[in-house]
Amino acid sequence: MKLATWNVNSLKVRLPHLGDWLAQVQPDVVCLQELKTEDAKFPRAELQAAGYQSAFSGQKTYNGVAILARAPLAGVSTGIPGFADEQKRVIAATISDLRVICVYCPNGQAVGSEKYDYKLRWFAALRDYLAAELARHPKLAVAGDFNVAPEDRDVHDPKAWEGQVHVSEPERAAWRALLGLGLKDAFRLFEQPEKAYSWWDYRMMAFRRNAGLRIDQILVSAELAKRCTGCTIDKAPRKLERPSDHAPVVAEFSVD
DNA sequence: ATGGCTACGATCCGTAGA
Repeated sequence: MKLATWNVNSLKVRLPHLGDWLAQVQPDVVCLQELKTEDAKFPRAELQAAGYQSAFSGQKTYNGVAILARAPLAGVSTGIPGFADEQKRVIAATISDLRVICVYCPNGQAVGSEKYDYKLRWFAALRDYLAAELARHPKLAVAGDFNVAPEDRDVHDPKAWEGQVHVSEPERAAWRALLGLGLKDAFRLFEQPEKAYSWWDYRMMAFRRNAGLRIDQILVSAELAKRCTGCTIDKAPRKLERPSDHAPVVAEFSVD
């Protein structure tokens, strides 16, 4: 079973890339972020033709999340219960006995800004939500764009980034609090190449210089971690014409 | 040197991303 996450940075623009990638990689479940699309314009029929059911929560211009799956999606819920938010950043669904939560965590803009405070409050609400979901669903995955590079090895130039948004200590503590619930970072369950990143700035030829951050992750419950057989970042779509600035992350699981 | 792309929705620039 293959589960993937990809911040597509506009589903409308990236739909051709997504279609090709689904056909090539054949993931069973895909979490998408930054759809930047209203629900009325979600390409449900095109994805169905590609073999995927979809659950989505979108809005115009900003944010927007979706879960695609080859098998039926049940128990769909959107947002974080009890956390009032206009921004469409969370969607959850159950596929067979697997609970999948797709997240587009806030960017935070700059340390000390209003958006940074919102990011930290949002992470605290996410933690409480995940604690409740974990109690109900032993096989749980949280996949998405966390907008946090958890350790210095997830940052191309830790000195230049020191104290900045995405790596600041309060953000990293908020991210680690999710691991404190018993979740594991699937990528770090395995030997990985040095300098492995999932996002590269469009500017300054950052991708060519591999000047990136690893901010897209798949967190798995203990039950799921036992069954995880690999986790990789697929840089191929980032090399295409007009790419998303994020690469997909793919985790594989043995099914029983 | 604080820019540099890209997407969007509004117009031909401002906001946001990370």
